[in-house]
Amino acid sequence: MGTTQLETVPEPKYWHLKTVLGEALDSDFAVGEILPNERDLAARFGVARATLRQALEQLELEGRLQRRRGVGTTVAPPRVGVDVSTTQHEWPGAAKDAWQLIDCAVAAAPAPVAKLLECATDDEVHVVRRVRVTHGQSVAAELLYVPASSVPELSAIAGASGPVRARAVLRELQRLALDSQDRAVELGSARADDAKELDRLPGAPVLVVTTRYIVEGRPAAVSVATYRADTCRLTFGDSGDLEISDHPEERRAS
Amino acid sequence: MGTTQLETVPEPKYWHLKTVLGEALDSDFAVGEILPNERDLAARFGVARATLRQALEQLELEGRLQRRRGVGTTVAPPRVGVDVSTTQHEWPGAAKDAWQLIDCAVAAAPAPVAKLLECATDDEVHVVRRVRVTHGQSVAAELLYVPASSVPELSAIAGASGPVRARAVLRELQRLALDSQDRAVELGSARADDAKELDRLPGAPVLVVTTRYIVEGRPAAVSVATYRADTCRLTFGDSGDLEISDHPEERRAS
DNA sequence: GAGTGGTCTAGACCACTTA
DNA sequence: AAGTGGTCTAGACCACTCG
Repeated sequence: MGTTQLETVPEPKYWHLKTVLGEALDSDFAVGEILPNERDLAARFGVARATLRQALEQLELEGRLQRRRGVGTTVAPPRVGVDVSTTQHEWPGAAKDAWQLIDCAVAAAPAPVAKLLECATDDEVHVVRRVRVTHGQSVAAELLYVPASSVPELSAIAGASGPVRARAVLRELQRLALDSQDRAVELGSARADDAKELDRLPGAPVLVVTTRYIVEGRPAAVSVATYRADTCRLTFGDSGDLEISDHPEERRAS
Repeated sequence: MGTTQLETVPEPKYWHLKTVLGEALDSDFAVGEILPNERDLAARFGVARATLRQALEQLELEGRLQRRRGVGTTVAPPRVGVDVSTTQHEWPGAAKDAWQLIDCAVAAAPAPVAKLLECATDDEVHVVRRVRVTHGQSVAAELLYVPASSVPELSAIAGASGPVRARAVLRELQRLALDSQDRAVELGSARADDAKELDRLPGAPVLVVTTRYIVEGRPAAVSVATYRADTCRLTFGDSGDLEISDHPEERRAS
């Protein structure tokens, strides 16, 4: 009695639906094309709307579909490759990175961030907000936490606000000698504010990239960047030629 | 008429529920503890079971809960950090990596893989299946695609099967001089076979790590590894000290 | 105002685990 | 056999976009 009684069980409807729809997307639809609405699709497949939606959710999670309230469901373009490699040790804001400064606030470090910074929960940190734009769309929202102690010279211009202040913080950071960084990627769901920046609903799936910048053996800053999981593929260019143009838009099942 | 009419709209019930439950997890529950069942919880919060489930799904996505059919819902341990850094250019199977060989087959390259390998769709490739085990649990399932042309010497032992054959393929690979690799991470959903290896249901969210191994300027192998997104945090140790013990198990809202 | 996707309900039955 | 989470239904109403 092998444990592999493969497929004795009936496949769930939504799973089968997802497969069928996925194949239809490959063969019968072009990128950007609008699908029939959910009520019609459900009727056509003879299932309840909730079941149909379960299949659509999966396909959206996989980056095959894009749904917008009040508009409709469209065939998504292939995921865009976003380079997140640490091109040599580099501070944020250096060189030509595609980040756009939003603003800067001062607050107590949130518990998980404080732990990464190896400082107390109520230590003051500068919080710089940035948004990453690629191919005309916002792909990531970032919060960069910089302990006040990392940029001691900054207090002089404490009066400035918004992007001006954010710029000042980054400028101070770049004066420090960066030892190294460590980094982690995990799945998360967008907080309300991030969701707004990314033009998604709260709870949308995101890839959270946490980066710790080390100076003189101690963490000097922590960045928490949330990338849209539906539209992004994070690339780590260990080799020279990354961002290969594998654009499978003309994928055809034939 | 600013576009930022923040929070005029009522928060969705499931979102509010998720927040409340999340706080309760922080303050009133220990890791591994069993929650009340879904019907009770729904009744207690005065919502339909489907709504309660929407909140639980989010929390499970964020790695805070673990649900098992027939058993119940438990508080999940903090995500385990899994090192996926390319510790210098290294072939799979080299040194002490935590992968476990399952088997090996020969098949035509699937379309997306063929594209990455820059070969034809019907070229024959060896497909090595491996599973990565950490802390006693399976965290990742991998398919390693090796074109027959990359390991020409292998045909001699074509007779072997299963793990033996898999081992032979890896051994041949390690004889090649690895130039570099490029890598991408994206969100996906587990295929049925991967799901079985990972002890999850099909469609479970996974982090897909695609690695391309370059030899003499051309791709010699492609690895597609799917990591459980609920339990894993992928770490890239650019610095010496990775896998920092930031075990936030005693996270308390206080 | 018409049409879309997003939320929510109150049920039902199924597959699985455990005792 | 009892209890759990997983699937599915057939409705309803809401928030949003657009002509």
